[in-house]
Amino acid sequence: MPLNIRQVAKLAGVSNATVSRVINGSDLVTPETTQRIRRIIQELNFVPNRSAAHFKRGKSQIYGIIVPDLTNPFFMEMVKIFEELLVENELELLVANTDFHSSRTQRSIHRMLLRRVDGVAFLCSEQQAASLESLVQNRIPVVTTDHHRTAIGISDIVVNFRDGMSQIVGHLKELGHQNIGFIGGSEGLATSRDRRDTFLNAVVKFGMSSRDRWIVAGDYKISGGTAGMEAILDQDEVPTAIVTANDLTAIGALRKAHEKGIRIPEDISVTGCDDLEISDIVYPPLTTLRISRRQYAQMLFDALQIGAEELSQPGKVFSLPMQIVIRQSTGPPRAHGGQISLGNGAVTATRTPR
Amino acid sequence: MPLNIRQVAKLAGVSNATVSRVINGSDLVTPETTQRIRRIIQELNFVPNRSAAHFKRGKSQIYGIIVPDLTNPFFMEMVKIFEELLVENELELLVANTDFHSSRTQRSIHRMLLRRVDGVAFLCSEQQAASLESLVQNRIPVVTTDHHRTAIGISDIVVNFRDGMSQIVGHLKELGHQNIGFIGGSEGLATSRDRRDTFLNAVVKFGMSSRDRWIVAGDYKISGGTAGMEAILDQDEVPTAIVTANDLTAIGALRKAHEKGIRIPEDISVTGCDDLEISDIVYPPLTTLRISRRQYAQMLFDALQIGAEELSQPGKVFSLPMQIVIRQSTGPPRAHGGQISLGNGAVTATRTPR
DNA sequence: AAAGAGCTTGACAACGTTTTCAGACTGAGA
DNA sequence: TCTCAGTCTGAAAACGTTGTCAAGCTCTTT
Repeated sequence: MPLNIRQVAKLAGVSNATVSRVINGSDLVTPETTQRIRRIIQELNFVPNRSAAHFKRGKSQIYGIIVPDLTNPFFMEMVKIFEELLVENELELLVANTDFHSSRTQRSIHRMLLRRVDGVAFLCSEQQAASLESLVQNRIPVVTTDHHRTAIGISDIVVNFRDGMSQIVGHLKELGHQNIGFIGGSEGLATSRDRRDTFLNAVVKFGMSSRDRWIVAGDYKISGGTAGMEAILDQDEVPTAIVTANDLTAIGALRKAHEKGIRIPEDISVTGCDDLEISDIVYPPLTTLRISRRQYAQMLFDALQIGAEELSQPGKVFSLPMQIVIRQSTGPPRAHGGQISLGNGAVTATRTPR
Repeated sequence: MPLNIRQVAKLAGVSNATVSRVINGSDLVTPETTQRIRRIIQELNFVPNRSAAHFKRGKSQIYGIIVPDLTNPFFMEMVKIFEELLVENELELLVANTDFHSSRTQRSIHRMLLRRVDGVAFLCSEQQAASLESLVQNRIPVVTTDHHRTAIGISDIVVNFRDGMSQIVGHLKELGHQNIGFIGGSEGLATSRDRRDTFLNAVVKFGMSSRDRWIVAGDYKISGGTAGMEAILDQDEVPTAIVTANDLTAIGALRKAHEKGIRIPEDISVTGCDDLEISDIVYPPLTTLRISRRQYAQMLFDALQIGAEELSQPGKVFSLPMQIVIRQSTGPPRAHGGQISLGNGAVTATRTPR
């Protein structure tokens, strides 16, 4: 039912080619003709069918973003900023959420392929490299995050978690902590294992100590934080500080601590990672690691702006800095050996013999 | 560079029509032929170009959602659930965020038009009816939220805020409160004024009282809550309970209270609206009004599934219930006339003479 | 054996644009 | 006056798919 370019052309007494040129701002058309056609378009309320145009051009002007958890404010903000970046460039955004399910991930990738998007930002750290390659085979640029590997046409943005962990663990060391626990992400994800190992390296590097039973997995959500905190607090001895894989986890840990009557940071210090807006709102405000979302999104966008030649070459790796933000969830440890009284009994916070 | 249906057809020794039929699961094709073509598609890694198909069919199979603030967990969850609904139906989602800017809203609507989406869920309550009509003129169904008006082809989902307010104010009344303040949304938005009036009506209905100076505007964000709380606390007399327009505002209020050393709910009760996930996590957990996001999203989706005939008729209005969730941010008021000591001076909580 | 029904397939014209190529002007230079 | 370059415009062929229509089969049925 909507008008098409040919009808506009007929009314204007020109050919559709001329109308097309006006729409696309070509300078080949006389100013007078341009004016006249513009006016007619206005009068008719004509809106060109951009999908037809992009179909013809073979470029959809649509980008896709695939995230594991839209509910996580971090990814939501990434989506938001990425969208802003695209709108500035007259581009459109298709959003896919996988909820950490690999089948949904596969399907999301396939959907992007079906739509022939012009690029895919893949923010799931799970290794689905095989499916991603199907995108590249179809000449669609891909950028991943924290995959720590690149392939033909696939670039990778890695956050410098090693440096971040140094800042966090260093900060705890300065405060006088010696025994640190860790609540990570889901054990199945490569990033989770990676972050845990990075944490352990930092602990060793600073001459501090941890224990196997203080290292627990989570799920990058609040629930993982509460469960992880509970698991750690159930031990006979508990660490004086707990580092977590992201802010949601830390918030969950805070909540469980509050429930058990444990004071943060007086009894135990807790740190997060991401610096969400709410992390400054929760009680106590979180000490965490900040990643610039704008910089991150810009890197994603830039990495997707590659030409046909580059698409046949190995992707590049970009590194994103992290910056510690010190708030009130960290503080000096209790005097060694002090008792933390819990609702369910007493737990001793001790120094672990080396 | 990617293959097209004709090349597949040639390799299979059939016509492109047959391949098309196989792709679309038509039962007109012999099982053997279907198998053969399927195998070839598999071998070639052929992915049909769905945009071409949708262009041809005149249906994009893409829906658009326009939200005012992607950063707000409420909208974020709505986007998430809406996306799930669409994926189940093999549909795609285009996301637009307006940040409450009317120019960005206009542009978002126009973008949807350019793309010829199959429907638009417009979650901004600002009255942009004029632009929305341009969608309908182009045969694109639209559903709005809380516009309290429908137009040809535009349905509206309204949350039953009146009932919600009754529950909230009634709850406060039961606790013994008499003087209530209100922190709303941005004054420029129709919903904000609407919610404020609904609040005032409930106050009158329950025979309670408020004051002009206890009724302040916010911005539906945390910042508006902190500012609004500050404005109210700056008064000579403060209410014993504060109702807010959404959870983020309430969280901002909580934060400001905490900063000023005011205890919630001992000194002042605070209520929110939305029941965000974090609302159960903040301290103290918020008493708030719950809206079922799933039901909401489903309503949006259903409202968009209308035929050509209905598109020429006035849209329908759907009502969404709200349910009070009582947590720890509300409690009985202080004994009347009790002093609340603030960092910046003393403020009396009194009963307002009727 | 002819006719008809039912099933499977192919040819071809769309869909609304962009883009190439050539044609029609104009004005300047020879 | 003729030619040539330079502007502007139009005709027509794509792009990859779907869907209509007709045609070719194979069975029945008469």
